[in-house]
Amino acid sequence: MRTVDPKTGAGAAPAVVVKQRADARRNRKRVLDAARAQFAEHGVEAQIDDIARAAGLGVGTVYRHFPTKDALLEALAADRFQRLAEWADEALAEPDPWEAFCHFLRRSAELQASDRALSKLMSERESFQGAANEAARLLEATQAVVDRTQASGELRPEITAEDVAMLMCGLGSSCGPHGFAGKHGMGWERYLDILIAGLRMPDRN
Amino acid sequence: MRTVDPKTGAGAAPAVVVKQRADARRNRKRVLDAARAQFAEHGVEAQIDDIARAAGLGVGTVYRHFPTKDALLEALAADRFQRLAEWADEALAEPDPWEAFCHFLRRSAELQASDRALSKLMSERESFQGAANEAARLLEATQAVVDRTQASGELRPEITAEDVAMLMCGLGSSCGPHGFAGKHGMGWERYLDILIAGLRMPDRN
DNA sequence: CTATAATCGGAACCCGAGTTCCGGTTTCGC
DNA sequence: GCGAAACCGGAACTCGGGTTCCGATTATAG
Repeated sequence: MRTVDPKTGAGAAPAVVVKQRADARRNRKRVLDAARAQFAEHGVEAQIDDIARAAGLGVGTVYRHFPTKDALLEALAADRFQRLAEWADEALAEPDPWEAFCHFLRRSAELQASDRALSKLMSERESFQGAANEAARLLEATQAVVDRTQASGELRPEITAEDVAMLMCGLGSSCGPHGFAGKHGMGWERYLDILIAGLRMPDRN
Repeated sequence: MRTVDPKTGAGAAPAVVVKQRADARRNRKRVLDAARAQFAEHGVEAQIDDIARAAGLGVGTVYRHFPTKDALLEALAADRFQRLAEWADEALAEPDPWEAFCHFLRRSAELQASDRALSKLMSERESFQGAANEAARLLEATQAVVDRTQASGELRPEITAEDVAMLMCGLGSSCGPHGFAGKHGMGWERYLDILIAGLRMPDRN
Protein backbone atom coordinates (compact mmCIF):
# COMPACT_ATOMS: atom_id res chain seq x y z
CA MET A 1 0.00 0.00 0.00
CA ARG A 2 1.25 3.39 -0.93
CA THR A 3 1.43 5.60 2.08
CA VAL A 4 1.25 9.33 2.09
CA ASP A 5 4.23 11.26 3.27
CA PRO A 6 2.77 12.95 6.30
CA LYS A 7 4.79 16.03 5.57
CA THR A 8 3.13 16.37 2.21
CA GLY A 9 -0.23 15.34 3.52
CA ALA A 10 0.04 17.95 6.22
CA GLY A 11 0.36 20.74 3.69
CA ALA A 12 -2.58 21.86 1.69
CA ALA A 13 -3.08 19.83 -1.46
CA PRO A 14 -5.65 17.18 -0.59
CA ALA A 15 -5.14 15.89 -4.09
CA VAL A 16 -3.06 12.77 -3.72
CA VAL A 17 -4.30 11.33 -0.44
CA VAL A 18 -4.38 7.64 -1.21
CA LYS A 19 -6.35 5.17 0.77
CA GLN A 20 -6.30 6.32 4.36
CA ARG A 21 -8.14 4.34 6.94
CA ALA A 22 -11.49 5.83 7.85
CA ASP A 23 -10.63 6.37 11.51
CA ALA A 24 -7.37 8.05 10.56
CA ARG A 25 -9.16 10.51 8.33
CA ARG A 26 -11.68 11.24 11.05
CA ASN A 27 -8.98 11.74 13.63
CA ARG A 28 -7.00 14.04 11.39
CA LYS A 29 -9.98 16.31 11.22
CA ARG A 30 -10.42 16.15 14.97
CA VAL A 31 -6.82 17.16 15.50
CA LEU A 32 -7.16 20.04 13.11
CA ASP A 33 -10.31 21.31 14.78
CA ALA A 34 -8.94 21.02 18.28
CA ALA A 35 -5.69 22.66 17.23
CA ARG A 36 -7.50 25.54 15.62
CA ALA A 37 -9.44 26.19 18.79
CA GLN A 38 -6.46 25.85 21.09
CA PHE A 39 -4.19 28.03 19.01
CA ALA A 40 -6.87 30.64 18.63
CA GLU A 41 -7.31 30.82 22.35
CA HIS A 42 -3.78 30.41 23.63
CA GLY A 43 -1.65 31.49 20.72
CA VAL A 44 1.31 29.57 19.37
CA GLU A 45 2.25 28.53 22.86
CA ALA A 46 -0.74 26.22 23.06
CA GLN A 47 0.59 22.79 23.96
CA ILE A 48 0.39 19.66 21.91
CA ASP A 49 -0.73 17.70 24.93
CA ASP A 50 -3.69 19.99 25.37
CA ILE A 51 -4.58 19.80 21.73
CA ALA A 52 -4.48 16.03 21.91
CA ARG A 53 -6.67 15.99 24.99
CA ALA A 54 -9.12 18.44 23.47
CA ALA A 55 -9.33 16.20 20.44
CA GLY A 56 -9.88 13.17 22.64
CA LEU A 57 -6.75 11.51 21.28
CA GLY A 58 -3.23 10.67 22.36
CA VAL A 59 -0.24 12.81 21.48
CA GLY A 60 1.12 10.02 19.36
CA THR A 61 -1.85 10.33 17.08
CA VAL A 62 -1.33 14.02 16.67
CA TYR A 63 2.29 13.43 15.72
CA ARG A 64 1.42 10.75 13.24
CA HIS A 65 -0.71 13.19 11.31
CA PHE A 66 1.56 16.19 11.74
CA PRO A 67 5.20 15.36 12.27
CA THR A 68 5.84 18.57 14.08
CA LYS A 69 4.10 21.36 15.86
CA ASP A 70 5.15 23.70 13.10
CA ALA A 71 3.61 21.47 10.47
CA LEU A 72 0.33 21.63 12.32
CA LEU A 73 0.53 25.38 12.53
CA GLU A 74 1.33 25.64 8.86
CA ALA A 75 -1.60 23.47 7.91
CA LEU A 76 -3.90 25.79 9.82
CA ALA A 77 -2.26 28.86 8.38
CA ALA A 78 -2.72 27.52 4.89
CA ASP A 79 -6.36 27.05 5.69
CA ARG A 80 -6.76 30.59 6.87
CA PHE A 81 -4.97 32.10 3.93
CA GLN A 82 -7.19 30.13 1.66
CA ARG A 83 -10.32 31.38 3.32
CA LEU A 84 -9.11 34.96 3.20
CA ALA A 85 -8.28 34.59 -0.47
CA GLU A 86 -11.79 33.32 -1.10
CA TRP A 87 -13.18 36.35 0.65
CA ALA A 88 -11.08 38.56 -1.56
CA ASP A 89 -12.50 36.79 -4.59
CA GLU A 90 -15.99 37.33 -3.29
CA ALA A 91 -15.27 41.00 -2.84
CA LEU A 92 -14.49 41.21 -6.51
CA ALA A 93 -18.00 40.05 -7.25
CA GLU A 94 -19.76 42.65 -5.13
CA PRO A 95 -21.14 45.63 -7.06
CA ASP A 96 -19.70 48.63 -5.22
CA PRO A 97 -15.88 48.51 -5.20
CA TRP A 98 -15.38 50.61 -2.11
CA GLU A 99 -18.06 48.80 -0.16
CA ALA A 100 -16.55 45.50 -1.21
CA PHE A 101 -13.10 46.60 -0.14
CA CYS A 102 -14.33 47.66 3.29
CA HIS A 103 -16.34 44.53 3.72
CA PHE A 104 -13.29 42.45 2.93
CA LEU A 105 -11.21 44.34 5.45
CA ARG A 106 -13.91 44.04 8.05
CA ARG A 107 -14.24 40.30 7.71
CA SER A 108 -10.50 39.85 7.74
CA ALA A 109 -10.11 42.03 10.79
CA GLU A 110 -12.71 40.07 12.64
CA LEU A 111 -10.98 36.82 11.86
CA GLN A 112 -7.56 38.17 12.79
CA ALA A 113 -8.71 39.63 16.04
CA SER A 114 -10.37 36.42 17.10
CA ASP A 115 -7.35 34.26 16.53
CA ARG A 116 -4.33 34.90 18.64
CA ALA A 117 -2.05 32.47 16.88
CA LEU A 118 -2.81 33.50 13.35
CA SER A 119 -1.79 37.08 13.68
CA LYS A 120 1.38 36.10 15.42
CA LEU A 121 2.17 33.68 12.67
CA MET A 122 1.51 36.21 9.98
CA SER A 123 3.49 38.97 11.55
CA GLU A 124 6.29 37.03 13.07
CA ARG A 125 7.12 33.85 11.31
CA GLU A 126 10.26 33.82 9.25
CA SER A 127 8.60 32.08 6.39
CA PHE A 128 5.49 30.03 5.81
CA GLN A 129 7.21 27.06 4.31
CA GLY A 130 4.11 24.94 4.16
CA ALA A 131 1.75 27.80 3.44
CA ALA A 132 3.83 29.81 1.03
CA ASN A 133 1.58 29.09 -1.91
CA GLU A 134 -1.55 30.06 -0.06
CA ALA A 135 0.10 33.22 1.22
CA ALA A 136 1.08 34.18 -2.29
CA ARG A 137 -2.40 33.51 -3.55
CA LEU A 138 -3.89 35.64 -0.84
CA LEU A 139 -1.62 38.50 -1.70
CA GLU A 140 -2.55 38.18 -5.34
CA ALA A 141 -6.26 38.12 -4.62
CA THR A 142 -5.88 41.12 -2.35
CA GLN A 143 -4.05 43.00 -5.04
CA ALA A 144 -6.97 42.44 -7.39
CA VAL A 145 -9.34 43.98 -4.88
CA VAL A 146 -6.97 46.87 -4.34
CA ASP A 147 -6.65 47.49 -8.06
CA ARG A 148 -10.37 47.53 -8.57
CA THR A 149 -10.98 49.90 -5.71
CA GLN A 150 -8.28 52.22 -6.94
CA ALA A 151 -9.80 52.20 -10.41
CA SER A 152 -13.01 53.44 -8.87
CA GLY A 153 -11.13 56.42 -7.51
CA GLU A 154 -11.93 55.72 -3.89
CA LEU A 155 -8.68 54.20 -2.75
CA ARG A 156 -5.36 56.00 -2.70
CA PRO A 157 -3.31 55.02 -5.72
CA GLU A 158 -0.07 54.34 -3.90
CA ILE A 159 -1.55 51.61 -1.71
CA THR A 160 -0.50 48.04 -2.42
CA ALA A 161 -1.68 44.64 -1.30
CA GLU A 162 1.40 44.44 0.91
CA ASP A 163 0.31 47.60 2.66
CA VAL A 164 -3.04 46.06 3.37
CA ALA A 165 -1.44 42.89 4.66
CA MET A 166 0.92 44.85 6.84
CA LEU A 167 -1.86 46.92 8.33
CA MET A 168 -3.97 43.87 9.00
CA CYS A 169 -1.05 42.19 10.72
CA GLY A 170 -0.77 45.16 12.99
CA LEU A 171 -4.44 44.98 13.73
CA GLY A 172 -4.15 41.34 14.65
CA SER A 173 -1.38 41.90 17.16
CA SER A 174 -2.80 44.90 18.88
CA CYS A 175 -6.49 44.06 18.78
CA GLY A 176 -6.41 40.35 19.57
CA PRO A 177 -7.76 39.12 22.89
CA HIS A 178 -4.32 39.55 24.44
CA GLY A 179 -3.21 42.62 22.55
CA PHE A 180 -3.19 46.14 23.83
CA ALA A 181 -6.70 46.87 22.65
CA GLY A 182 -8.04 43.67 24.10
CA LYS A 183 -6.63 44.51 27.51
CA HIS A 184 -8.18 47.96 27.43
CA GLY A 185 -11.57 46.76 26.36
CA MET A 186 -11.32 48.29 22.93
CA GLY A 187 -12.44 46.55 19.82
CA TRP A 188 -10.78 46.18 16.46
CA GLU A 189 -13.46 48.42 14.98
CA ARG A 190 -11.75 51.59 16.17
CA TYR A 191 -8.50 50.50 14.64
CA LEU A 192 -10.16 49.59 11.38
CA ASP A 193 -12.08 52.84 11.15
CA ILE A 194 -8.94 54.92 11.46
CA LEU A 195 -7.16 52.72 9.01
CA ILE A 196 -9.89 52.90 6.42
CA ALA A 197 -9.99 56.65 6.71
CA GLY A 198 -6.27 56.68 6.08
CA LEU A 199 -6.58 54.53 3.01
CA ARG A 200 -9.40 56.38 1.33
CA MET A 201 -8.82 59.14 -1.17
CA PRO A 202 -8.76 62.41 0.76
CA ASP A 203 -11.46 63.98 -1.36
CA ARG A 204 -13.88 61.17 -0.58
CA ASN A 205 -13.63 61.37 3.18
CA MET B 1 24.57 47.47 56.31
CA ARG B 2 21.17 47.94 54.91
CA THR B 3 20.79 46.06 51.71
CA VAL B 4 18.45 46.90 48.94
CA ASP B 5 15.78 44.47 48.03
CA PRO B 6 16.79 43.59 44.50
CA LYS B 7 13.17 43.36 43.49
CA THR B 8 12.63 46.94 44.47
CA GLY B 9 15.96 48.06 43.13
CA ALA B 10 15.17 46.44 39.82
CA GLY B 11 12.12 48.60 39.29
CA ALA B 12 12.43 52.20 38.37
CA ALA B 13 12.80 54.42 41.41
CA PRO B 14 16.53 55.00 41.83
CA ALA B 15 15.62 56.93 44.92
CA VAL B 16 16.47 54.67 47.82
CA VAL B 17 19.54 52.85 46.55
CA VAL B 18 21.67 52.76 49.64
CA LYS B 19 25.35 52.14 49.53
CA GLN B 20 25.98 49.80 46.68
CA ARG B 21 29.51 48.80 45.90
CA ALA B 22 30.95 50.68 42.96
CA ASP B 23 31.56 47.60 40.84
CA ALA B 24 28.03 46.42 41.47
CA ARG B 25 26.61 49.68 40.22
CA ARG B 26 28.82 49.55 37.17
CA ASN B 27 27.84 45.98 36.41
CA ARG B 28 24.17 46.72 36.80
CA LYS B 29 24.47 49.25 34.04
CA ARG B 30 26.39 46.81 31.88
CA VAL B 31 23.68 44.22 32.28
CA LEU B 32 21.02 46.73 31.40
CA ASP B 33 22.85 47.86 28.27
CA ALA B 34 23.61 44.37 27.07
CA ALA B 35 20.05 43.28 27.75
CA ARG B 36 18.65 46.20 25.85
CA ALA B 37 20.74 45.32 22.82
CA GLN B 38 20.01 41.62 22.96
CA PHE B 39 16.29 42.02 23.45
CA ALA B 40 16.10 44.59 20.70
CA GLU B 41 17.77 42.23 18.30
CA HIS B 42 16.34 38.88 19.29
CA GLY B 43 13.09 39.77 20.96
CA VAL B 44 11.94 38.40 24.29
CA GLU B 45 13.47 35.05 23.48
CA ALA B 46 16.95 36.46 23.87
CA GLN B 47 18.74 34.26 26.37
CA ILE B 48 20.09 35.28 29.72
CA ASP B 49 23.32 33.47 29.03
CA ASP B 50 23.86 35.56 25.93
CA ILE B 51 23.07 38.75 27.75
CA ALA B 52 25.57 37.83 30.43
CA ARG B 53 28.22 37.04 27.86
CA ALA B 54 27.54 40.25 25.97
CA ALA B 55 27.91 42.14 29.23
CA GLY B 56 31.14 40.34 29.99
CA LEU B 57 29.70 38.93 33.19
CA GLY B 58 28.48 35.65 34.61
CA VAL B 59 24.84 34.69 34.71
CA GLY B 60 24.93 34.79 38.47
CA THR B 61 25.66 38.47 38.34
CA VAL B 62 22.74 39.12 36.09
CA TYR B 63 20.44 37.28 38.46
CA ARG B 64 21.72 39.14 41.49
CA HIS B 65 20.70 42.42 39.92
CA PHE B 66 17.47 41.18 38.39
CA PRO B 67 15.94 38.22 40.15
CA THR B 68 14.16 37.10 37.06
CA LYS B 69 14.15 37.50 33.34
CA ASP B 70 10.83 39.23 33.60
CA ALA B 71 12.19 41.73 36.10
CA LEU B 72 14.91 42.61 33.63
CA LEU B 73 12.41 43.04 30.88
CA GLU B 74 10.25 45.20 33.06
CA ALA B 75 13.14 47.42 34.01
CA LEU B 76 13.84 48.02 30.34
CA ALA B 77 10.18 48.56 29.57
CA ALA B 78 9.95 51.14 32.32
CA ASP B 79 12.91 52.89 30.76
CA ARG B 80 11.29 53.01 27.39
CA PHE B 81 7.99 54.23 28.67
CA GLN B 82 9.78 56.96 30.48
CA ARG B 83 11.61 58.08 27.39
CA LEU B 84 8.42 58.06 25.34
CA ALA B 85 6.67 60.07 28.02
CA GLU B 86 9.48 62.62 27.88
CA TRP B 87 9.06 62.88 24.16
CA ALA B 88 5.39 63.52 24.65
CA ASP B 89 6.24 66.30 27.06
CA GLU B 90 8.62 67.79 24.55
CA ALA B 91 5.91 67.70 21.93
CA LEU B 92 3.80 69.87 24.16
CA ALA B 93 6.51 72.51 24.01
CA GLU B 94 6.74 72.65 20.23
CA PRO B 95 4.88 75.54 18.62
CA ASP B 96 2.72 73.85 15.98
CA PRO B 97 0.39 71.29 17.58
CA TRP B 98 -0.09 69.15 14.52
CA GLU B 99 3.59 69.14 13.66
CA ALA B 100 4.41 68.27 17.24
CA PHE B 101 1.92 65.42 17.23
CA CYS B 102 3.36 63.96 14.04
CA HIS B 103 6.88 64.36 15.26
CA PHE B 104 6.01 62.50 18.43
CA LEU B 105 4.45 59.68 16.47
CA ARG B 106 7.39 59.52 14.15
CA ARG B 107 9.95 59.25 16.92
CA SER B 108 7.88 56.67 18.72
CA ALA B 109 7.42 54.64 15.58
CA GLU B 110 11.11 54.63 14.90
CA LEU B 111 11.84 53.42 18.39
CA GLN B 112 9.17 50.75 18.27
CA ALA B 113 10.24 49.45 14.91
CA SER B 114 13.86 49.15 15.97
CA ASP B 115 13.14 47.12 19.05
CA ARG B 116 11.68 43.73 18.61
CA ALA B 117 11.13 43.01 22.26
CA LEU B 118 9.49 46.26 23.22
CA SER B 119 6.61 46.05 20.82
CA LYS B 120 5.96 42.50 21.82
CA LEU B 121 5.94 43.48 25.43
CA MET B 122 3.59 46.34 24.87
CA SER B 123 1.14 44.46 22.77
CA GLU B 124 1.28 41.12 24.41
CA ARG B 125 2.13 41.21 28.04
CA GLU B 126 -0.69 40.59 30.46
CA SER B 127 0.39 43.42 32.68
CA PHE B 128 3.48 45.49 33.24
CA GLN B 129 3.75 44.83 36.94
CA GLY B 130 7.03 46.61 37.32
CA ALA B 131 6.37 49.26 34.73
CA ALA B 132 2.74 50.02 35.44
CA ASN B 133 3.46 53.50 36.73
CA GLU B 134 5.55 54.43 33.75
CA ALA B 135 2.94 53.04 31.40
CA ALA B 136 0.27 55.12 33.08
CA ARG B 137 2.42 58.20 32.89
CA LEU B 138 3.03 57.66 29.21
CA LEU B 139 -0.65 57.33 28.55
CA GLU B 140 -1.28 60.52 30.46
CA ALA B 141 1.40 62.45 28.61
CA THR B 142 0.08 61.14 25.33
CA GLN B 143 -3.40 62.25 26.22
CA ALA B 144 -2.13 65.77 26.77
CA VAL B 145 -0.64 65.84 23.30
CA VAL B 146 -3.83 64.45 21.84
CA ASP B 147 -5.93 67.04 23.62
CA ARG B 148 -3.80 69.88 22.41
CA THR B 149 -3.85 68.67 18.83
CA GLN B 150 -7.59 68.23 18.91
CA ALA B 151 -7.99 71.74 20.27
CA SER B 152 -6.15 73.01 17.23
CA GLY B 153 -8.79 71.38 15.05
CA GLU B 154 -6.35 69.14 13.21
CA LEU B 155 -6.95 65.86 14.98
CA ARG B 156 -10.23 64.00 14.97
CA PRO B 157 -12.09 64.62 18.19
CA GLU B 158 -12.98 61.02 18.95
CA ILE B 159 -9.36 59.88 19.10
CA THR B 160 -7.94 58.99 22.52
CA ALA B 161 -4.49 58.30 23.87
CA GLU B 162 -5.43 54.64 24.00
CA ASP B 163 -6.12 54.71 20.30
CA VAL B 164 -2.69 56.11 19.66
CA ALA B 165 -1.09 53.52 21.88
CA MET B 166 -3.01 50.75 20.17
CA LEU B 167 -2.02 51.91 16.74
CA MET B 168 1.61 52.22 17.69
CA CYS B 169 1.56 48.72 19.13
CA GLY B 170 0.31 47.48 15.81
CA LEU B 171 3.05 49.34 14.06
CA GLY B 172 5.64 47.76 16.29
CA SER B 173 4.54 44.23 15.58
CA SER B 174 4.13 44.51 11.87
CA CYS B 175 6.98 46.86 11.08
CA GLY B 176 9.70 45.50 13.33
CA PRO B 177 12.71 43.75 11.80
CA HIS B 178 10.88 40.44 11.97
CA GLY B 179 7.39 41.67 11.29
CA PHE B 180 5.55 41.43 8.04
CA ALA B 181 6.80 44.74 6.77
CA GLY B 182 10.37 43.96 7.72
CA LYS B 183 10.27 40.73 5.75
CA HIS B 184 8.94 42.48 2.70
CA GLY B 185 11.45 45.27 2.80
CA MET B 186 8.90 47.87 3.74
CA GLY B 187 9.50 50.51 6.31
CA TRP B 188 7.36 51.79 9.12
CA GLU B 189 6.98 55.08 7.25
CA ARG B 190 4.29 53.71 4.98
CA TYR B 191 2.35 52.45 7.94
CA LEU B 192 2.69 55.72 9.76
CA ASP B 193 1.65 57.80 6.77
CA ILE B 194 -1.58 55.90 6.36
CA LEU B 195 -2.22 56.08 10.04
CA ILE B 196 -1.66 59.79 10.26
CA ALA B 197 -3.96 60.38 7.35
CA GLY B 198 -6.59 58.37 9.15
CA LEU B 199 -6.20 60.38 12.32
CA ARG B 200 -6.31 63.83 10.81
CA MET B 201 -9.51 65.81 10.44
CA PRO B 202 -10.94 64.99 7.02
CA ASP B 203 -11.11 68.62 6.00
CA ARG B 204 -7.40 69.12 6.61
CA ASN B 205 -6.20 66.27 4.46
C1' DC C 1 47.22 46.19 56.01
C1' DT C 2 43.55 43.15 57.51
C1' DA C 3 39.20 41.68 58.31
C1' DT C 4 34.69 41.23 56.65
C1' DA C 5 30.98 41.27 53.91
C1' DA C 6 29.26 42.15 49.35
C1' DT C 7 30.03 40.57 44.79
C1' DC C 8 31.38 37.59 41.05
C1' DG C 9 31.48 33.43 37.86
C1' DG C 10 29.80 29.62 35.82
C1' DA C 11 28.96 24.69 36.58
C1' DA C 12 25.06 22.21 37.98
C1' DC C 13 20.24 21.79 38.63
C1' DC C 14 15.36 21.72 37.35
C1' DC C 15 11.46 21.77 34.80
C1' DG C 16 8.43 22.24 31.10
C1' DA C 17 7.26 21.15 26.43
C1' DG C 18 8.20 18.89 22.01
C1' DT C 19 9.08 14.35 20.32
C1' DT C 20 9.78 9.29 20.15
C1' DC C 21 8.62 4.49 20.84
C1' DC C 22 6.28 0.33 21.14
C1' DG C 23 2.73 -2.92 22.90
C1' DG C 24 -2.13 -3.13 22.30
C1' DT C 25 -6.21 -2.23 19.25
C1' DT C 26 -8.92 -1.44 15.10
C1' DT C 27 -9.83 -1.54 10.25
C1' DC C 28 -10.16 -3.63 5.87
C1' DG C 29 -9.17 -6.96 1.93
C1' DC C 30 -9.79 -11.77 1.09
C1' DG D 1 -14.11 -14.68 10.19
C1' DC D 2 -8.87 -14.03 9.80
C1' DG D 3 -4.62 -12.06 9.42
C1' DA D 4 -1.80 -8.39 8.20
C1' DA D 5 -1.14 -3.69 7.97
C1' DA D 6 -2.41 0.73 9.95
C1' DC D 7 -3.41 3.09 13.64
C1' DC D 8 -3.85 4.43 18.57
C1' DG D 9 -2.39 5.86 23.41
C1' DG D 10 0.41 7.70 26.59
C1' DA D 11 4.56 6.74 29.33
C1' DA D 12 9.17 7.92 28.82
C1' DC D 13 12.87 10.46 26.74
C1' DT D 14 15.42 14.70 25.29
C1' DC D 15 16.90 19.02 25.32
C1' DG D 16 16.96 23.87 25.72
C1' DG D 17 16.86 27.60 28.73
C1' DG D 18 15.74 29.85 33.24
C1' DT D 19 17.42 29.64 37.95
C1' DT D 20 20.25 28.31 41.98
C1' DC D 21 24.42 27.65 44.66
C1' DC D 22 28.78 28.20 46.59
C1' DG D 23 33.83 28.71 46.54
C1' DA D 24 36.83 32.39 44.82
C1' DT D 25 37.48 37.30 44.37
C1' DT D 26 37.38 42.12 45.38
C1' DA D 27 35.94 46.50 47.44
C1' DT D 28 35.61 49.22 51.63
C1' DA D 29 35.91 50.33 56.79
C1' DG D 30 38.94 50.77 60.56
